[in-house]
Amino acid sequence: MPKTFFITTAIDYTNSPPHIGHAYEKVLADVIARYHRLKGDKVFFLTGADQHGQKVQQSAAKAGVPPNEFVKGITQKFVDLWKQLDVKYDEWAETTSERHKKVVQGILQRLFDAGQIYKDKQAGYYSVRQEQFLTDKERGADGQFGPEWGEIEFREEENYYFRLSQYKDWLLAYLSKRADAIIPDFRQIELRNAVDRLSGDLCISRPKSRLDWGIELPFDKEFVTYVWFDALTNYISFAGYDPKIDNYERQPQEFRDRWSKDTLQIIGKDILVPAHGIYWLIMLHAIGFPDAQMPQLLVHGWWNLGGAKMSKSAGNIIDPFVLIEKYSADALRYYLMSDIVTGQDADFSEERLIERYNSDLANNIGNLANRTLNMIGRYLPDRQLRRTEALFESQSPVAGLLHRLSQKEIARSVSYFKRDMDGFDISVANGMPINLTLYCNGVIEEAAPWNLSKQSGTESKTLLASVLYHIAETLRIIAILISPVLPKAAHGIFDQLNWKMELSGGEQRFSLADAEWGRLPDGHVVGKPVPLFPRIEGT
RNA sequence: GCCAGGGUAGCUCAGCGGUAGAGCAGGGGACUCAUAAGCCCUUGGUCGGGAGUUCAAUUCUCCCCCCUGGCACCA
Repeated sequence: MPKTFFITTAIDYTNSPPHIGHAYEKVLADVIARYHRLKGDKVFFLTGADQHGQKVQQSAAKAGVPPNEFVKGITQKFVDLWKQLDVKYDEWAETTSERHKKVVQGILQRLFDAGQIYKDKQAGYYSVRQEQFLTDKERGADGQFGPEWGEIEFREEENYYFRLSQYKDWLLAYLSKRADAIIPDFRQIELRNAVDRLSGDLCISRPKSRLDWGIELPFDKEFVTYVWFDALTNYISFAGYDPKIDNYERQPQEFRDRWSKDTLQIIGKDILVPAHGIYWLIMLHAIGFPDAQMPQLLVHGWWNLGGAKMSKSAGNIIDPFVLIEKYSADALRYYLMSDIVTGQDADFSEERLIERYNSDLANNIGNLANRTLNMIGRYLPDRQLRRTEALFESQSPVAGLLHRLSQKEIARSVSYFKRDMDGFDISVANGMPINLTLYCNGVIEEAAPWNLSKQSGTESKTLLASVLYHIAETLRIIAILISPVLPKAAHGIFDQLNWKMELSGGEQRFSLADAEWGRLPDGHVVGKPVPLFPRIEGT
């Protein structure tokens, strides 16, 4: 059953424009999605925008435009960013769409009919200014609610509740059954602890008098559903889920092809508990998903700034558009994928971005491509490669070094790359193509083609051709390995090498199956060098 | 307070029982095909602190300190 690889990200809240954290999550998902395409998997990558809710309603009112217009504007900024960042998704989720609304309402109606949703009365302190009920968490050091909440009043309000707590035992059982439900594993422990303490049901509605920018409850038009059943449902509503069918096995083929236990949902650490780890998994269970079809959650960390959290109020938001403009999409993608350990937090630093770009991309990959193509142009007639392995027979010290670029060693590098990518250790996997450039540079230094070219005799000519073939061939494999993170540069290398689709015989330009030594044919004519990564000078 | 994760070279991290490693940054050198890139050599650490187990601890155990996250609680 080679299913589609289904990958999702959190959908972004259209209350304010995107920052670097949004960019990181989507690039991470995009890189994993591209890696799967590289392996030949069919991929369904879903991302989108969360457009309902109180904060949107408030921000729209503040801006003096209707919510739907406000949402359109912000959503466009996200769409623009993904385009500029080469984030290539297969489906775009917008929670205001009709398609989504139908699924949400269908699910709610089904759960309501089954007695899983009930109406109850809530009483408590309510901030008129913030339009929300206050809990003890909001109390200040003196036990009182601070002035930031404005006028406080005691209120009673009726709402609908989902019987969350009755699923607690199921969730605990599921988590103990599946060790890799959450990645990294310490997050699973955290989640487990949180589930242990779970009590009470989940409020899923807001009276329209308080919030009307949302999806109406199908069984009570005085209410809209509040965040959970709206936002979380996107993961299935845009994947072909039929809300009328309560049995996973009878869901449309299209949906079942996509959704499985291997479905990878990428989220930030702030929304594991309780949103995804508790509410979402329980929701799926409640609407009929078997344990064998529970998705896997990949929880990433945050980019901090000088050790401090990035936040709008602190005024230390990093604007991804500015960085792309300044350094290019590939540069930003590379930095975001290489200077963080998946799951951990990292510190964002523009200096580090420049450092990594210059040393890894400009000085290693870019320069290697440049010098190789330049030497081929200078030293080989008509820019034509000659495939020969004669060097292995040679007594030359170059032979020893060249061994690292042999079929066997390349295969070993590719297998390390796969191992690390499969484990989501993107930054470690990035090290493989960089290592290959180091080997290439070592071989070039040892062989010194500029000296060989001055010598006459067939042996030095053969040696020269062999070295350049090996380097060109390794460069081609480097391009494949960097393609998930650096799609533009990978295309650039392929273009300059003149590597054509016909040569691979595959359907995609980049394929891991092509990352095998010796695919460049004898007599292959390469193109001319064009700098891939111009160095970033000064600051 | 409880549950996790972390504290190793200036920076980012690997190692996790046998007298400390990588990349980058810093210093020096030989070369020239190249984006003054690359290559070679090199400076630099009492592996957070203390105690214990062991022939031997960065690596295991215990205590403590600091950072990060989650949860809870008091005022």
